[in-house]
Amino acid sequence: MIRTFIIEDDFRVADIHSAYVSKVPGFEVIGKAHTAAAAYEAVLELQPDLVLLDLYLPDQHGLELFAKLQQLPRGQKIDVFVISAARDSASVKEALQLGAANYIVKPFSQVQLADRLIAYKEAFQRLAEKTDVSQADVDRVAALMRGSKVESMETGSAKNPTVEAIRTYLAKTTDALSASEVAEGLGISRATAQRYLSQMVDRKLLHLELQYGTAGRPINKYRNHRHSSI
Amino acid sequence: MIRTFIIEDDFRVADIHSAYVSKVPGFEVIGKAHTAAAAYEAVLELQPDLVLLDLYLPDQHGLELFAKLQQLPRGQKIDVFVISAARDSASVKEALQLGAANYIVKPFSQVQLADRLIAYKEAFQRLAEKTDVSQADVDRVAALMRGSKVESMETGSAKNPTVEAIRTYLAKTTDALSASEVAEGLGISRATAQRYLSQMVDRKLLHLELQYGTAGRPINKYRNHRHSSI
DNA sequence: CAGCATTTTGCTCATTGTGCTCAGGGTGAG
DNA sequence: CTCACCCTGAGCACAATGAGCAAAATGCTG
Repeated sequence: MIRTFIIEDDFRVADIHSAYVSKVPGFEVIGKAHTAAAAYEAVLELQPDLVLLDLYLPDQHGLELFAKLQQLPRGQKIDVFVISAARDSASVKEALQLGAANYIVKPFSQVQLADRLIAYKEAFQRLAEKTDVSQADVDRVAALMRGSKVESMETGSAKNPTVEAIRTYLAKTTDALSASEVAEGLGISRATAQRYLSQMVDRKLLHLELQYGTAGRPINKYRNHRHSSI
Repeated sequence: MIRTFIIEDDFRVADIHSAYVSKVPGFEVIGKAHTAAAAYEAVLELQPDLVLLDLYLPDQHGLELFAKLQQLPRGQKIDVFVISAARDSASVKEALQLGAANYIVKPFSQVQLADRLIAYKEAFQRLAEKTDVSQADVDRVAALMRGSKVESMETGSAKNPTVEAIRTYLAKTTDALSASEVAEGLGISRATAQRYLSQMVDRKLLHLELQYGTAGRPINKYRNHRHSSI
């Protein structure tokens, strides 16, 4: 059971979140606190595995409390889901820098929370099963922790010979090329070219621009980034 | 420039990593250290934005140094890429829990490092541009930081490139623009522009105002929500 | 105030390209 | 030899677009 502690100033909201967490298999709520001071004491005493932390607390900013929790000894580390209505980028950045396992923007549904709790739990279960962790494993775990789709940056990387061929082909021209043009040039199918070109855009290896002008879907055109020299 | 500090016990490997980083636009290497003690002193003095941290150091485990760095005051936070041959899941878990912006398994290529550095840089640039961060934004940034595909778990959040182009186009001006003006500016049809502009108003992404003055229907004019006047 | 001309919007439908699934083949490990 | 996994291509569903038209909204005139 992942023992979960809830830190939220509003009693009713705390109850709602508690009910949400209790419904997720494998998670149990072991306590709640409504101020930073009370939360800190309780966390020291109860040693939860996971904390849901609201940033707005009456006696201290949630990020200050988070920083304090991060200073506990290594064996006592607690995972923290930041739960906040704060939508300024500085809060998000600082929470991630402090190591938030997730940052959930209020309001959210029970399903949304459950999805992320389950993803988080599975991430570490999967990691714990491995003795020889690869880069793809790391990325998968990190992605699951952060609420991303699992695919790693390593797939579609330059190691794949088809990706390399596409990259090379596009490097030869300053024009943007369509998937069909790349496919024809390399002798591969349009679907394969499209698959990889799309992945390479996702990985910021290529720049996508659309060619409009006719009925029907616009043509995706792919172009090298200007600075990909070495 | 993102000022980067390299912590690596092996001199030659430190030089290789330094050369890798120097090749990435927007990044500069401001120093290197080969022990935890020297690293800590240097980091306090130089105040880098980013640290590449190898876990095997002769005088202290890299994660202990990392934990120390995390205890710096909030205004002095440094992002840390953990770079390690350690493939045990405990190291990975602890590094992520401490807030590692990335965990890169040795050995890796220059391209792999460059991809992740660029993704990391863009993640925060993108975040910094936003004043009203959504859950999808958070997930996107966290994903980019952690080496994942950019798509968020939040369904339906994948970007429509035409919507994005419209948003970007409108962001460039303080004027309200009509559908025809947007269409002409982007090289898309008036109907397509109208369709999306209307949706964006519905989704509160844009503000609608009507321009009267002639016979015929009034012109819908669309404006960004940003309150750019002080 | 009604009617009309004008202008723009909103919507439908045909078209076109993308994204995705599935089957087949190849390769490597056991 | 078998099985699992990955890559690829074929093909299909559907997403996205533009053309064009009906209708809505406005201002002007009688």
